[in-house]
Amino acid sequence: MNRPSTSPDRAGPVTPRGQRTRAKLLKAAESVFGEKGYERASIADITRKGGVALGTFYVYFPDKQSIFVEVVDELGTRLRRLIGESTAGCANRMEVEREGLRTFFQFVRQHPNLYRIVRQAEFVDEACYRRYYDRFAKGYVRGLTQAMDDGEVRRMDPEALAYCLMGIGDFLGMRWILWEDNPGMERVLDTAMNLIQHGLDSGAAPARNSVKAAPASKKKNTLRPARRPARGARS
Amino acid sequence: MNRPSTSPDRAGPVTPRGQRTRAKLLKAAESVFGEKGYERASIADITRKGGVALGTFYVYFPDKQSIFVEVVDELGTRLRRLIGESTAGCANRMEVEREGLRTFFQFVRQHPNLYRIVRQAEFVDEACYRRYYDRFAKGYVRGLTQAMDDGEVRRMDPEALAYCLMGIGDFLGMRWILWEDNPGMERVLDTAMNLIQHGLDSGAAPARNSVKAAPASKKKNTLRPARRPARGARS
Amino acid sequence: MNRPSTSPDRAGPVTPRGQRTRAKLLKAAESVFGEKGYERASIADITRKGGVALGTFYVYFPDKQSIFVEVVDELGTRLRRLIGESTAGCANRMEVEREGLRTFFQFVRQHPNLYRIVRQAEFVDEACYRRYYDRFAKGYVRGLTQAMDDGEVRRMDPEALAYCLMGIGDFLGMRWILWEDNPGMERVLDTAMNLIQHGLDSGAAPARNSVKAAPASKKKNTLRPARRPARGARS
Amino acid sequence: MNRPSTSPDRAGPVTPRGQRTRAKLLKAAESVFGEKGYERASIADITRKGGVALGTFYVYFPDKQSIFVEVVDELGTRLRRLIGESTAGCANRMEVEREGLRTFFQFVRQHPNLYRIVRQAEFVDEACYRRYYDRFAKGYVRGLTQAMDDGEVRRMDPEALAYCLMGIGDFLGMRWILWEDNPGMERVLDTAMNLIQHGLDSGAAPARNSVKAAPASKKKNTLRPARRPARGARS
DNA sequence: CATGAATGAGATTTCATTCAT
DNA sequence: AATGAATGAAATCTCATTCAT
Repeated sequence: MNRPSTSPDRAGPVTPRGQRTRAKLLKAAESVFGEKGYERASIADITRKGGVALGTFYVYFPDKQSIFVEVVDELGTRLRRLIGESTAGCANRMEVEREGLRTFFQFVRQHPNLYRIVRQAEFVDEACYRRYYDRFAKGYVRGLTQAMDDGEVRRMDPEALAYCLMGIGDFLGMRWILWEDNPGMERVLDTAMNLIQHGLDSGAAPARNSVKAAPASKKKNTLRPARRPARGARS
Repeated sequence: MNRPSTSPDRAGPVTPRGQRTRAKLLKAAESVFGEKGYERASIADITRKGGVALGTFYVYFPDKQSIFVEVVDELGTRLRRLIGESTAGCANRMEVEREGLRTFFQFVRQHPNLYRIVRQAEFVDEACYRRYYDRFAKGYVRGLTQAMDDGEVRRMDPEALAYCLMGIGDFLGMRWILWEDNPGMERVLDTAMNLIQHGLDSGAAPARNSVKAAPASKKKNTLRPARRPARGARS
Repeated sequence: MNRPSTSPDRAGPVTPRGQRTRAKLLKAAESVFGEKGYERASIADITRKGGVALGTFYVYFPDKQSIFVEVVDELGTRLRRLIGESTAGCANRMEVEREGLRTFFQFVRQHPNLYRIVRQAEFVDEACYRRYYDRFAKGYVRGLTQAMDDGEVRRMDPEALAYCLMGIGDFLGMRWILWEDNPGMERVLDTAMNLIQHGLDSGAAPARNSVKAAPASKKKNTLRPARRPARGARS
Repeated sequence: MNRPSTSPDRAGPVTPRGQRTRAKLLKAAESVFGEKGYERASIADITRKGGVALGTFYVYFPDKQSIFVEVVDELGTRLRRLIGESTAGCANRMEVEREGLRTFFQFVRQHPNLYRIVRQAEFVDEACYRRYYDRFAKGYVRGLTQAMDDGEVRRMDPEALAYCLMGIGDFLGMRWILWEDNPGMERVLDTAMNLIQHGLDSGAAPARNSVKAAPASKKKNTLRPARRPARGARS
């Protein structure tokens, strides 16, 4: 049912005009897939919204699945980059978590299509679907492992933890942004962070750079952001 | 796009023969929807698998959406009942959490279609989709509120907590049962419980195992504290 | 490009109504394929001419190729049967040849689609195409071998001879029936028989039952017609 | 359905570069038409194989049909020329026949596309299709008439004979070269010549190798060509 | 000459649903 | 209750051809 999901049409368009058309299609596809779902979205919907002729679609993508996969991959990349940037300056893991969640929620608010698109991926191209989460998980694992090494987070299976944290973010975003976007979100985020903080915190050593104005633990504080800015990034 | 999702045709067949046919269709539908997804599943697929003629379908269901909604509702009901039963005898909230997760994972293992079906609901009948999680959440809220009242769990927004816990279960089940079912699951469950326990535990009073403030029931009660090295974690 | 050409939809229609519809489609297909050629003929053309809805086609045939193959096979069978019948009573091989040619020409005159259909088969389903000629060849080989055994025809490779004779018939039919159907056909047939007769005739023994009132060669003469009435049949 | 098939754009490219491009397209077209058939072959296939851009096609040919017709005409011309050359030195009609067949078979072996292309012509441009055979027939008629005049071949309708002989060649080539190219071909050719020889031979006079009943002059070969080089030519 | 993007008509195929039996 | 034939709207995909550069 699922093709191996290769990138479509090696070597995209050559002329700038072609580049533009392709981009128009991708943008249109994102919104159409989000609104109608993969199956109910037709190529005609996409080209109509993109303002090009039906046949033009096939100049750039071999089929509906291809453009969908590309949309998903691109969404994931964008989101991961965003979270990476927003957490780059965080002083400790808990801040990374909170900031990451916050950025994620904001992204969802701006892209309500995200959920509908990603969830459809499960049925369109399983590999693409897994890839989406796997890449996030990799970022988490990296960051969490580091935090464990630093003694900031208790030793646990980092990948399991990653999926727990993704699950939390995912479900909260669904319930409080998609279903009922309201200002109460802040309280929900607090609850989540309360859970996460207690759930992760090693409680042993005062985390350097901790919220409680831990004495600037030299290097880590100053070096890490520079050396490993994407430490908390989920990409 | 989605119909209001009223309970369909609640008259139901009268004769036992009719009952049987209807059940055959529901069972077939569950597996077909799980395997091919809602859109790609055809009524013909369902009747074929059910061993009845195409036209027979419309004797029992007014349309494709109806049977799907019924399948989802029924799956949810079954799962909730199962979890309810399996956690009925638990001594405290943490045990409920662990037992609930375990039961859920087992159910997923036995019904790999669960995810694919429930996730499709988002696109077929949004109300049905929310209902599925809402009902779970209600149960959680009830239990968590009780546990907070008992001082067993820190005070937090119980609904937010509910969605966090569902998210954790959902993502772990997806990753370690759907994607890669293996014996390592036990370790994952431990990690999750580690997170949850520290995340929820009030750390204050020894949890009593019954609403009725039952006296510390030996092992369970007495053991946990010992196993809680981070008991003094910053709150 | 070519599928193995299996018969479509095992177990055709059950009801007589279905039988009729299927037959209507086959008949329509024969004429449409003949008129427009396989590629230019559309399913819609066929159903339109058959007087049924477009979708009905797919109740009986999985695709265009299937119905085409069935048309070809059926045409071949009909023609072979006809030739078999018309040559059943022939007194000797030469008569069989002449009678066979005559019947073939007449068939072509009544089914000008034959050529266009069979020739298309080469591109639609090679196996079906070969099968068409192979079956004819088998009949020829049987008859010619017998005639050689009888001493009526010189010893030669019977299959090669079969294809020579088919080629002669095919090309004459094309040139003098398809391209320019005229009464001069009789003269052409004479020329062909002149060639064939001299080309085959053993010249040695007077063929039994020969045109020249050869003396009744006992058994063969009397028995064969009775025992093997389809001796000259090409099926 | 078919256009009158006029020779297309007989201006032709002027620059040598253009000449080359045009030739590349024709060559590519021959193989593409042969492999995929006219309808399934796309202009893009042709330009791709030819190594030029899609638009370039329309610089040299007004449409798909034109290039196809040109391919067919060119194939016919090449083949006729080849046969003409190979039979130029033949001592008598039978030798011409044998040599012609042999050359034809060899050509088919080297151009397995020939059949597929020529047969498609029937559906693309009927005139072109007939022209292909008519031109061959003309050559035959000339040669056969001469042979009849010479008393070498019995008096028969020469055009009918021509089509018989073409049919023989066509079917043998199809069966023993296209379908199953094997060394047994020689035996098949013998059978065919056996048939043809007896079928044509006047049986009266020993065929003299020259029109003028010249006494068996060994090298007649060398003379005749000069005088009537196209005698055996089918063009 | 050459290019490659753009077009849109048209073909095949699927399938939920209806209906007569 | 059950059947299975019939329907036709809709979707995907192809491709000859045009056109601006």
